[in-house]
Amino acid sequence: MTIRDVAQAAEVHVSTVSRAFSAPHLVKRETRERVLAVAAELGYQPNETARALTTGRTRNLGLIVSDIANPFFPPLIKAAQAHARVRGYQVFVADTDEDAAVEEELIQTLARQVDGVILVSPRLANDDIGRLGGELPFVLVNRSVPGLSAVLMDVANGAALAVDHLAGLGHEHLVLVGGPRGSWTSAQMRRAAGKAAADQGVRLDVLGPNPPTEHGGIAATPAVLETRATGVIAYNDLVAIGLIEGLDDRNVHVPRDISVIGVDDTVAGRLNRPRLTTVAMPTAAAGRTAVDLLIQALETPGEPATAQTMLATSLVIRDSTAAPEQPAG
Amino acid sequence: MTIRDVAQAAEVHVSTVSRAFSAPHLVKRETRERVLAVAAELGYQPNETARALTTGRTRNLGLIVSDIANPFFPPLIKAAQAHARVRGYQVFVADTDEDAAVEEELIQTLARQVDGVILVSPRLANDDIGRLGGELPFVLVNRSVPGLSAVLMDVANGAALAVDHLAGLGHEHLVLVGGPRGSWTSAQMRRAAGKAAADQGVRLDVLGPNPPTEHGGIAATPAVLETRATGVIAYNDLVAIGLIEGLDDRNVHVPRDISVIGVDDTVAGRLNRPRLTTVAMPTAAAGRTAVDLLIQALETPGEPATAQTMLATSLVIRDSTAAPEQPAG
DNA sequence: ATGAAAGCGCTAACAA
DNA sequence: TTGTTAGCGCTTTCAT
Repeated sequence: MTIRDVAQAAEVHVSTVSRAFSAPHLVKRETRERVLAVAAELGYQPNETARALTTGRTRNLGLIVSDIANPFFPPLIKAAQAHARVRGYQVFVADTDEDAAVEEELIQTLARQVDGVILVSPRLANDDIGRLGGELPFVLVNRSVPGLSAVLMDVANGAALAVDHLAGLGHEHLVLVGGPRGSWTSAQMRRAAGKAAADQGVRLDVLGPNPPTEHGGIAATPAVLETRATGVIAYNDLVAIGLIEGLDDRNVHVPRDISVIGVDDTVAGRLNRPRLTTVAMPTAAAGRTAVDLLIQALETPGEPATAQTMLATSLVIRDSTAAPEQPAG
Repeated sequence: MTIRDVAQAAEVHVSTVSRAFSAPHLVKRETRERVLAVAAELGYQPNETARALTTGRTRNLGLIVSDIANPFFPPLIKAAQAHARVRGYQVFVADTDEDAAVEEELIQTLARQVDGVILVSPRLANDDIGRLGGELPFVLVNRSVPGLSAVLMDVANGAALAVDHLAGLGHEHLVLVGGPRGSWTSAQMRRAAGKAAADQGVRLDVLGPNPPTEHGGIAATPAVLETRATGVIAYNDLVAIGLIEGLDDRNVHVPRDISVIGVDDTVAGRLNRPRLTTVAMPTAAAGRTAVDLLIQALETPGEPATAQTMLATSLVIRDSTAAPEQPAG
């Protein structure tokens, strides 16, 4: 079923059929209706590949994440896919396994099949991103690079809320368990938590870098205990959960002995016992916004307009935080 | 950078450049090396779209899952992507939101951009799958349709192991909390658990259908309690976790009062407290096998060979199962 | 408002 | 072993 079959059956030229689909206003109403009817009857579907070859546009978007298995990403992916679909685009998801080299390779590979790429929580350095951003339209999520569009989540405020919550509970010595090297989110948290701690007059130690996984949390346990802090802010829910597990193995009880706060508000944190106090991230909104920004960039000819959007976060208080135990005596 | 630029720079005809890339053995070694060197120098990358248009093959595979956020899928997706990539294919993932209609629509949409589709745990009826399977190569995972290739996980044996484990612990009355309508896995579990229970001489009640989510488990709690069974086999880990939560809310303790077994061996089950006893599914292997089957079908001309592969499962015993409490007496 | 014709970048017979 | 040629299915000037 090609455009030619339809043209023949509808007794018009192929270009008229083409227009009926891609520039309907250029064809007389009755002609268009006849063409569309014939096409439907024949079960004709435009060949996207041929279309892409002539137009140079695939109507596909790439979405690169560091780890699909990290529960932070699925809601973002789902939202992006659903949103893009109604706007006539397909989203292709790829996983870098937390590896900056794989990330670059995937961008190069995807570049040939998509019109633009959404890079979520990249591990690549700013310079590399900037260089690649010159080759095709990019939208970043959780990363700010001059000249590129980005959707940011206000994790700085989230970290400040976490510090305030802990300080309000009476904790005087906190520790921040940072995330992976190259993480913008981790850097933001560190800066904001530092300032909030100073404002509150509490001490804040900083640990890291750590892998953003449960195992990273388990591995960080001894270092956390060494600080003798009574309140912990972890890079994300997974790290927080691993930490709670590591503490539990050493008979340190959360929240009785130590309070722990995660970031992301994933299912994992809800399932965990104790239920995790965490900074909720607007992941679905971020996915939709990134798609909007990218499509807008693609469909607006002129300048590659760069836009930064900051999305609000909030603190979800559950069972992993409590007032510090009164020192015996 | 097109094939023509390379041809000109290397002083050969475009077809020679084309061959140097897609049929290297057809071009003399030194010519090929010169062409490749020139291409590398110029930064030439073959245009996949143009290639797809002439060959009729995209080297893209579609992977359709019902819910990316269900932790059962990510390991399968990751394995499939990684495996396909080394074999020269890209995998595009789409999410149906547990909706059979969306599933069909996605298959139709993807059909135009991929060479074949892997359908994981489909919700569509066998007839519909069979019909769509006529239009492009399919590989099913967790579903058996005559005439189509499939990767199956031996959940029947898994369910039997679960029944045996519970019966061995001394439970005499079990209940199976089934999954969604249209789930092959659920049907297999029901059949196998029924047989195993009969063999063991224990009673087995069956509940369902239920959504395959934590909420489905919570909602099933009253019905489970009504059966007065002391051992539960849930459709998957999420349902098991929801059920444990629902029981906890009613002050029914797991495993003291009721034992619960999940299926899938997801992170969620490991994180849950009590840690979940569960049937481990070979998800990564299933992803790789499905990719292999599909690529084999694509690259073997002749008949659409249909192959069924059955992958083994095992029981992981953790903390959500125990001997039933002795009736006070 | 429609038709004619060129061409997107590449592959694949067929020739030489 | 390499060159020639004819498209793949569609869009898009340019005419009419």
